[in-house]
Amino acid sequence: MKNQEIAKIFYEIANYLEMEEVAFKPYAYQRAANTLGALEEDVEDIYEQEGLKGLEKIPGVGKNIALKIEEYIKTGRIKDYEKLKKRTPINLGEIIAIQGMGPKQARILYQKLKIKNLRDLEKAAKAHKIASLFGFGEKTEKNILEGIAFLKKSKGRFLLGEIMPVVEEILKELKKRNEVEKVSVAGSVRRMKETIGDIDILAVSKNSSKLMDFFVSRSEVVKIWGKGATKSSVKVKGGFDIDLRVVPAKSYGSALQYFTGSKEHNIATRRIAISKGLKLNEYGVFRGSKIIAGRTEKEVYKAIDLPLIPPEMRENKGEIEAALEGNLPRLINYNDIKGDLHCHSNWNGGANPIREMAKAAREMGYQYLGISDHTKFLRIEHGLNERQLVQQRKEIEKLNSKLKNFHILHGAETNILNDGSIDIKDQALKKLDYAIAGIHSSFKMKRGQMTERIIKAMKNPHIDIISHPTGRIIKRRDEYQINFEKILRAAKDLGVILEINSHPERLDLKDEYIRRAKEAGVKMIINTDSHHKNQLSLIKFGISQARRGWVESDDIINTKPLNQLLKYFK
DNA sequence: GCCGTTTTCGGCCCGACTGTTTTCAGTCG
Repeated sequence: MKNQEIAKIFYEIANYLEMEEVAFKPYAYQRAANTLGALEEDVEDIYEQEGLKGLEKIPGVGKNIALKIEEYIKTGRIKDYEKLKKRTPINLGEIIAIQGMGPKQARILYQKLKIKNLRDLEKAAKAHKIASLFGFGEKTEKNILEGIAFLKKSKGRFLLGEIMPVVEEILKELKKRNEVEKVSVAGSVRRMKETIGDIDILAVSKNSSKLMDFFVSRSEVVKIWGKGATKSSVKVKGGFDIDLRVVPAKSYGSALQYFTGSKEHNIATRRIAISKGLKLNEYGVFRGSKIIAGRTEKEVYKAIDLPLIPPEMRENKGEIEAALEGNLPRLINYNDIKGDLHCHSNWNGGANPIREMAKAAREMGYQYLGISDHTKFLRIEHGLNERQLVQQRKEIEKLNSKLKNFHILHGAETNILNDGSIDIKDQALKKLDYAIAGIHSSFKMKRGQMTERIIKAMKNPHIDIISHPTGRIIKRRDEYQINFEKILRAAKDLGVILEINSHPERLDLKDEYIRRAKEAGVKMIINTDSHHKNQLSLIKFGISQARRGWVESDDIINTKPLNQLLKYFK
């Protein structure tokens, strides 16, 4: 599917155009990129079936952009985009990835200091050449250096959410092939880590050379790092590497265990094997030279007297000890969620009417859906005021009167203002089925002040849930400064639920905090923060994060049926 | 460059915040 590739180019075109101060076109390209990125159908299919006319039916795509999509499908490139890059030969995406840097500043830096990329930028900032530029200053220079340091931390890693569609696609293709007997993803993808370095795939095959031929000749492959009978390695268009390993069936389980990792977990399991006079490696569990296990992972763990440990827990952070003591948690399952309570409709920033969101939720097998649109402080998202909330309630009641075995709940994602108050009056909050509160402004408060701000919001007698409690955006924005222990105590005392936001860029709470929340006896909820009905499926990333935080079904309130769920709300 | 319609061209989201100015440009959400 080329949708994402084209969307990415359109975003970049928008940035270059913005840099050249072209009016309105950047907005048009951004809009086209947005819809393309969220499109269910493959643009290539649309083009094949209906040609340019079909492409023009996509919202935000007109004659010109349709032509560019056609050009990319036919030639794999877009000439206008290349012209833009040639005119200002800088790595714009890299520079504006720094928080606070935009296309306009990037252009000035190029014109005045010939800065083309992060390396140039870092050098110039360190030599204090930036602070003296007109429009720049000391703080900007400091921000640049901090931003670069932050980017370096997450460099070369990709979001699980960007990687997963690629993994699912390639697994599907491989499973279809006759020469493939078994195939699975391994590595950090299988452990569902929030960011991923590269993709490891493991297969059993009767004809590995045929399989490897296919693997390296797929259309997404841009570079072949290596190709052999048991291992091939390629780089694909998304910019990440995929390794495919072929192992014998008798070693499939041990290879899967070995390549899933983590390295720390493997060191611990091998140590246990040694203590039992055994040897564990990717080929199996051995007593002397005799193989005693290897075909399945379960068999491998059993051979060293351990139960099968879920991949999401394999970090050597206590799971081995828990397994030895028979205390492994029974992790929440991927089909335990009964409804999503953080969803936006087209009453504000969302894409779909409530009716369509509910339909999509129902098709997922949910029993309920909560609509929680932004409230008035967030003008940019057309946040709702008290009066609009009343109107929205009427619509929801009307829809509910027609629904059987499904219920739409009326909530709101209110804003925690700087002083900890809520941007919606208590009178209006009281009428909602539940109320979420979240921070959407002034992220850079001091630790103590920020903690108090959130705790004050939790004390509001109508607030039930705190959304994305730490505010981080993975690879882009650090979490805000809070005393998490204090927040946990307040949540426990006040009966406030903390959200595990499933959006791949947020995954907030993160795994470590989830575990601490569970230990503190704080209840959580897994939501998607969907702004489009397609995003409801992102719930799997929230669940995997919860599993990485050792969470059981009982810790999560939206695993409960409706009547029990409601008991958690004030 | 797209859209919608007043069907041929005007409008396109806009306020808060920051850091830099000395009244505002750029960025963010």
